[in-house]
This record gives sequence, C-alpha cells and structure tokens, in this order.
Amino acid sequence: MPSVSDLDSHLGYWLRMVSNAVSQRFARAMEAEGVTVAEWVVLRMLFDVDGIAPSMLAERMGMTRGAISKLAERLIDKGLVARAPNPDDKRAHTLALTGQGRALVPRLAVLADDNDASFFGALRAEERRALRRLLEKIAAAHDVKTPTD
Amino acid sequence: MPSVSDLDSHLGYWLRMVSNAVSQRFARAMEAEGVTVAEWVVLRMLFDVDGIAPSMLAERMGMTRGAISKLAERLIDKGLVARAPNPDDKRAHTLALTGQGRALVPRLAVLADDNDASFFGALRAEERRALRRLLEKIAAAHDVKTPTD
DNA sequence: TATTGTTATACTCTATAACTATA
DNA sequence: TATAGTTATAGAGTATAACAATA
Repeated sequence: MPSVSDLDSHLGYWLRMVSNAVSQRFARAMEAEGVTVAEWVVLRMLFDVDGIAPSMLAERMGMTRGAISKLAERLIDKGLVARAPNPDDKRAHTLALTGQGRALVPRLAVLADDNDASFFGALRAEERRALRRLLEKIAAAHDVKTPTD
Repeated sequence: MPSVSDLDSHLGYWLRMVSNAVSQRFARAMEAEGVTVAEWVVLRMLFDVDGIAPSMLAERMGMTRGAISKLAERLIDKGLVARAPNPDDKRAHTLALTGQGRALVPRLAVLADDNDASFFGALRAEERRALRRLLEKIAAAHDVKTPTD
C-alpha cells in the first residue's frame, strides 16, 4: 500500500531540527552582546567589504531589500553600523561598520567559533569535513546564497 | 595575528543557509494546501498517535506549551484538528485529527517526499545516507528532539 | 519609466509570563 | 501548592507592496 512516509525519513526534517538547535544555541550566546544571528551575519560581511550598498547586501544574503533595511536600522540604532549617502548616485546609500561595530566583530567571532566547536565537536574532524562538503554540494546545486559568492 | 574567522568557515552557517533554503521551498509547496511547515509536523505526528495531550506534543517537538496551543488553535480553525476534554483529568485535553485532517496528511506527505527528492537529489544515495547519519549523530549528542523519541 | 531604498503591513515562529481551572 | 492548558505580549525573521527620490 502507498502509505505515508515517516517524518524522520525526510532529510529536510533532520536538517531543520539540527539547524534550529545550533542557531538557537548561538542566538543565546550572542544575547549577552545584544546581537541576533542575522545581525551577526551583516556585521561579519561588513567587516570584510566595509562600505557596501544595501541592495548588494540583500543580494549576497539572499534577502529582500526591505528586510535589509530593517536589519540595518536596528544596527544603526545600536551604534554598530553607519549609513552614508553615495555622492555618485543620490538614490544609493552605503553601509559601513562604526568603530564600535568593528571592535565587536572579533568578540562575536569567538562566540561563533566556540558554538561551532561545541556543537560539531560531536563529530570527528573527518566527519566535519564530510558534512561541510555535502552541505556545499547541496548549496551549489540549488543556488543557495553563500558569503563568498 | 588572531584574525577573525571567515563566515563560511562555520559549519553552523552552512547548515543554516541550506536548511533555510529547504524549508522555504517546502513552505512554498505547502502554501497551496494552506498549511505551514510547523503545522505539517503536528499533523504528521497526530497521524501516528491520534489522540495526544498538548503537553506531550510540546515535549516531542521541543516547543513550549504556549506555542503548541497557538499551533493547535490554527489547525482547529482550519478544521484539521479537534480538541476534546479528557474525562479522567478535567484539566487535560486531547488533540486528534479530524477526518479532513487525516485525509490531508497523505497529500502533504507526497509534497514532503517530492521536496526532499528534488533538494537532496543533488547527492548520490550514498551521500544522502552519510548526511543522514551525520545529522543523527549531532542530534543524539545534543538532545535534539526527534519524532521517534 | 526603471531603479534605490525606505516604510507600511502582515504573518509565522518562538519565548516568557500571567491567568484559569483543576488536582 | 502544583499541574494542564490557554491567553497576552513581545520580538525576530521574512515577504509583499506602496511610496519617495533620483536616474
């Protein structure tokens, strides 16, 4: 008979449960620094490319411009990011870290490293490499946005 | 120098990006049936254990009772789930699928199967098994809630 | 007209805490 | 007092669409 597949037969199910657990734990760790996971990603990207248009950020993060606007607003309120007009195109803006934001990123990076280490420490180094490779393969096949695009 | 680790050096980052992509795609597919991903999980669980207390459901899904109440309310409004008083303990309730809910689950299961197949079809069968095993290992090490607990 | 960015609106997910009824 | 469940409140994440300014 064509019966109903089990919930846990779906890889998507496992992926979601594990990913949510990792993210929730990370979010808790970053609460002490007053930052959310999505905010961390923005800060980390700005750390590298300092000075980028909101639309570019949206493109790289796979989000809409509206969502980026909201994120940026919160980071500006927190004094971590600054928004500047673009002299060449008066419609355009540029987002960049403030000194405070730039100083915060390394501290957050430590939390990210720690969280990763403690969570994926359940795997051997070889298994971690395998997981990484599998995730990258799926991402590549489905145009999942990645920070190095 | 003790510089800042790259975003994509974190497994948690990749996991989140891929998981979000899978879930978003699944959510889109189920929109046509008027159901969300969280609702699907509840329906699928009720399909097996028909007749369960909200508190048990919360336990199994790793959610709070408040969150389950809200989910249940929506499913009741949609006519997919029924809430009944428990005669033995007048504080307690029981959640169960309606006929309509029970009829819907197999259709949703097909969508879940299709989504899984199309997303993880980028991997060979052997790789899918490996991914599954790695995720289960992490889940086991961190008390991530699973449907078969 | 098209594009950049913001703002308004809306909905899901989730958590905490207050509350009600019962034990 | 403790427990089962609901309800209230709040914030994060996300999307769509309307809007303003500029190109």
